[in-house]
Amino acid sequence: MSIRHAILGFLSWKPFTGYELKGLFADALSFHWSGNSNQIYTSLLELHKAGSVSVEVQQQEKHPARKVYTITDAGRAELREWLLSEPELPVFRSMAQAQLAWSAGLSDGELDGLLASYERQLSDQAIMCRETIRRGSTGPDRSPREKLIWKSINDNRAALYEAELAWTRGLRAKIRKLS
Amino acid sequence: MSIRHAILGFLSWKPFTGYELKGLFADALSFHWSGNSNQIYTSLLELHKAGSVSVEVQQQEKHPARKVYTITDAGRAELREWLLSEPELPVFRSMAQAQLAWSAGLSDGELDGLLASYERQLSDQAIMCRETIRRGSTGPDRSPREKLIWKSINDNRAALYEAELAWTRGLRAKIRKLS
DNA sequence: CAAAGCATGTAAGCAGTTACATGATTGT
DNA sequence: ACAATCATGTAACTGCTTACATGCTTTG
Repeated sequence: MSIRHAILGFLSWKPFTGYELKGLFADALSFHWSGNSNQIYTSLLELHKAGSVSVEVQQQEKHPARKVYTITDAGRAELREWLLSEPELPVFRSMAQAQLAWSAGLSDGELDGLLASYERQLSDQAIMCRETIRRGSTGPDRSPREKLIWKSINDNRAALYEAELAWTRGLRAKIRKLS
Repeated sequence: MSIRHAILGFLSWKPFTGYELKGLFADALSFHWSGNSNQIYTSLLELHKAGSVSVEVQQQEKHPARKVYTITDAGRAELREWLLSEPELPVFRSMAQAQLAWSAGLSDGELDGLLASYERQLSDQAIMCRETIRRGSTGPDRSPREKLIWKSINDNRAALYEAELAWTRGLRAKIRKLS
């Protein structure tokens, strides 16, 4: 329900190969499916079988053949239908919070270590996000509206990590005050 | 990797039946696996087979037999190991944002409708969260530390929905200004 | 000479959701 | 009469991850 639509989304810009899509997914930090190329290839095969994309094989001398995928009218219709469908609530899932929830059996030191570890990871991630945004060029940028939307999505992502980081720091301080 | 640990977490408080666990999951808004009883039952069977929980069947006259599950020492060890394991980064997944990302093909009206729909859902959810928190008693409350942690987790959840809501409203306004 | 990049896939498995299946009791 | 509560499970499917499998070229 999701990586397939995202692939159709990228292909709505222009034709791509599976390898190129892999790079797009990795760069577009708005999407978490980084680096998992396998599903892209299998999804492309499925999309092709379903008639949502067409494929052109380009033989190359020095490299394996490239398979360039192009979205079809059926694929465009599918994409449009998804775009207009009722959006779902976002999912915020944090294993660290689940760990915290049942941390009653941990000592103060162990708990603080857990929080410290979570804090560090969030901090790293937030910095990485901001850095990627600063370097610019995440997104298509074909119209002012599209540019605004992609910038907002990236900012939102960074802001979420920062909010989680601030929350973690606050909680850590409060717990330290308790003991 | 997760619902099993959460079940062990609840069972570390006291023994429960599958049905009671189902209620705990639904109430504890910190967890998103609401209402999905099936996996609880299958997970309990697995945990039992693995020796992490023991089970006592209580026959009843007017109702089906209750299977009361109790955590074993092995289960406690498993729980503790998970609690001390390196926390993962939180996952923020928003299908609505993916829809937005490729909304270039939508008209201004269609896009605004999408945002309005997302905004309403977030608003409902945020209100529900706050209301549940206000009614109190989400969490175990056996020590000041535990109480603080559960309150913080619930607040954090509500705050995330509110942040997403504010983001959506802001984006909607900016887009309106563009056109 | 090793690492990174180019380029494609298959197979197995896990977590989680949805649908299917049953059936009595209690409250409105 | 109808819905909700109590109480348990099985089977199929989807989405995603991990491991496996290949092999050539360019850059440091």
